[in-house]
Amino acid sequence: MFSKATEYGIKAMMYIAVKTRNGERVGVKEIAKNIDAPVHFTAKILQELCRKNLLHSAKGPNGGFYLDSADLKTPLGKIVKTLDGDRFYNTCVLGLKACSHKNPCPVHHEFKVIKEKIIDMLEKNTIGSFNTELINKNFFLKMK
Amino acid sequence: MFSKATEYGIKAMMYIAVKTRNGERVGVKEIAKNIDAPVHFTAKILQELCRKNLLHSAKGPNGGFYLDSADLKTPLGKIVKTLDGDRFYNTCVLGLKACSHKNPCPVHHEFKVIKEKIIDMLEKNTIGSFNTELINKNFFLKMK
DNA sequence: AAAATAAAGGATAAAATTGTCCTTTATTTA
DNA sequence: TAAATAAAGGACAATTTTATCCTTTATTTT
Repeated sequence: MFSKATEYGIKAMMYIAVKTRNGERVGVKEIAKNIDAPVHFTAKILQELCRKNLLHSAKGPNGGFYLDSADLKTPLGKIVKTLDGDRFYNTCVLGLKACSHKNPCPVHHEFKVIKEKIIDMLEKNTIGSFNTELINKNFFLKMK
Repeated sequence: MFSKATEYGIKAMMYIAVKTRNGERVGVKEIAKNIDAPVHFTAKILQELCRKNLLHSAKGPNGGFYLDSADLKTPLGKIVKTLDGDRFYNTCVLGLKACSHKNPCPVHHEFKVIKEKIIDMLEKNTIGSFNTELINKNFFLKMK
């Protein structure tokens, strides 16, 4: 459904959210380890998220990645859009370039409803909204 | 959402369904042209669908691909499973190998509902069920 | 100022997906 | 039986995605 980059990006953001909720910072190695993702690939993704301002970072000793209170309100969908572009939002399930309400592919109408639900979910849930459950270990970002 | 192979596979099956509803056969070149897909790639996909018995073919002059009445009842989901494997059906949105009801990733519960709707749609709609609309040109498999 | 730390950035590699080409096999028609 | 037709199948190429490595830059601590 989403690319690996987006999967890692969402998990990383969730992990950072929990770990830096009181001004701390956290490094890539720890993040990657805890979301079960390759370190360097994760680094590149976080870099991208920083450039796009969904995430912040500080260099040097005691540096690392962190989320400010605005960042915590980032809906999942924004991460998806940032890392996967609009391919999820604006492309036809059957890949038709010009598929639309007036010019529908055979599954257009059926999928419209579903897509709206997914988008709704992606916009409603923010990175910060999973913190409590993650802290209580009701939710997991990594499983062995 | 689905691979190109699956997109082409579904479109090809729909096209064949319409074109061979009275015992005719249709060749790859015509199919590929009408679903706007690369010819050889389409050929490979159709070969695969034949091997898995979702589709039938005949060699030689007047040969080509066709669907028998059983084939017409193939739900879209079966094509997805055949070409994309279970990656859509049995994998976690965040890529967690062991994600489950008891061990949920942060978006597991939210996505469960949505996934069920998608699967429902994929199982309910069959290849043959789009014929009338395609014939009436209310639905399109190709758009310039 | 020097050393250490950690992200930024660029180059490269590996793997997977998508796409092309060519030969073989089966079938039909003349 | 020969020629023509069309799928089957395998080899190969291009592209995209995923992953690794190394150097540079910024910051902190000593």
